Amino acid sequence: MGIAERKERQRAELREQILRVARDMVMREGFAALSMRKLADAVEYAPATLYLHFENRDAIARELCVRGFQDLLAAFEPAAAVEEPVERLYRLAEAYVKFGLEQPETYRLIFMEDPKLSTELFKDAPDGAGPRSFGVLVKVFEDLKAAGRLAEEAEPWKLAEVLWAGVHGLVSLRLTCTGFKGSPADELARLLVTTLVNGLPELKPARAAKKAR
Amino acid sequence: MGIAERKERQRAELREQILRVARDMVMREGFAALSMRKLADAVEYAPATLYLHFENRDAIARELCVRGFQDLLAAFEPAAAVEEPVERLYRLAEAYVKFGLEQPETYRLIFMEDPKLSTELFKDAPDGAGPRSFGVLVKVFEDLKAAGRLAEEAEPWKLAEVLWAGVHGLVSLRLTCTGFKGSPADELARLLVTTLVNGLPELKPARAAKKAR
DNA sequence: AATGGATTCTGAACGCCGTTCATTGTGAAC
DNA sequence: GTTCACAATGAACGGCGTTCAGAATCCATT
Repeated sequence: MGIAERKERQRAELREQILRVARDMVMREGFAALSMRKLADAVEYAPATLYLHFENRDAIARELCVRGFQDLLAAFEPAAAVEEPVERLYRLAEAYVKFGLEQPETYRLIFMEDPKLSTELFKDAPDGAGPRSFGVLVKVFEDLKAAGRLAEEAEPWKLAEVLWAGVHGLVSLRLTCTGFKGSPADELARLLVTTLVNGLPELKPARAAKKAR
Repeated sequence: MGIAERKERQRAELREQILRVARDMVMREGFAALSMRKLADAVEYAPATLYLHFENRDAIARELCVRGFQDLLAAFEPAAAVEEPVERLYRLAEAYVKFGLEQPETYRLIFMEDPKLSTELFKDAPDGAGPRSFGVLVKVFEDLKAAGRLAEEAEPWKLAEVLWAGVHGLVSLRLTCTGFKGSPADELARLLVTTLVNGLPELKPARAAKKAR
């Protein structure tokens, strides 16, 4: 029964092609410029055909969100593999900022558009891409704590939240307040990590870690 | 020649009414839900009439941006008046987060929508609302430095950028990633300031400042 | 090979949107 | 009373997301 399989394959292929073209459009002109009509034109189908593969425009955006997030996760991998926790922090922050600045429209789509587009990244499922990547950040601080380099009261989860907010702030401000001419983002990211790390109450070789950069 | 004045007054009044209604719409349903037609309906004029007072929809948004920013600036005032720099930092961060969470749609409009809407807040003019409010943050670190509580190498401007990115990150992540259930934002804001402050290399009574909260 | 039925696709339409412009109405100035 | 400036409008243009009845295509059955 190879026919049914072929049909299924073709169906999946078209779906994939739609997503590819949509991704290109978003990355080139932003999510707002993604229109079902232009998208249909680009894949050479009638607009109505798109609705056989996606519930609506938001469904396409959600899919792009998920994939964009996977890209972010992939960009994290080398940094996440670093052994030394402090160095890992610097590398993670650097990777995050780099991703955001190099793929601004993807970043906007994931973290700055309608909440509806990114909810499923963080909703419930503890094994979703969102929680997993956030877990990478939490783990850094847990490792620090396990190594006895953090105070007893230190809460890895909260510290991870603060770090995430910091790098997200750096990226998103740069994407929106383009008129504001600030220092280079990667430089600020290092400063953020430095102050954060040196500020952790019981981090013993704080000064050394900073000087290492 | 009171007639010309009356006409001018009425003209300004209508303009103001349009902005009032537009502001309500944005605050209630977000910027995306602000349509020229609904706005015209609400003020009981034809859509075309709006264009006698504003170049286009973006012009209205820009005006709302400026006013929203002034509100933010006003929300800063009590905190900015605090003498002690560290305490001032905590208060400023607290005020910023509070504003963002209480007026989410206004905050989105200013800091998370199209860069075109907020450029004029930060463009060129060093006496604009943007640079002035950022200056409040810079001043905190300058005061710290002047009091000899910061290292020679410390750069107030960059530290202010990091702090701003931090609080902006806290607010904007909460507005967009609603699925992610994190710790209370005000708590994280305090943690951010604490780590930032305690991490400043030569801040003498660092531990004391932290315990003061 | 012909027929029937399921699936894929589309054209046309609906109701929105921002924006423009020729036209109308109104009130002040002469 | 007439003229003139200007506020205000209705109607239109092109674009948008989305829906749906019908056309076209393809496969399995006879």
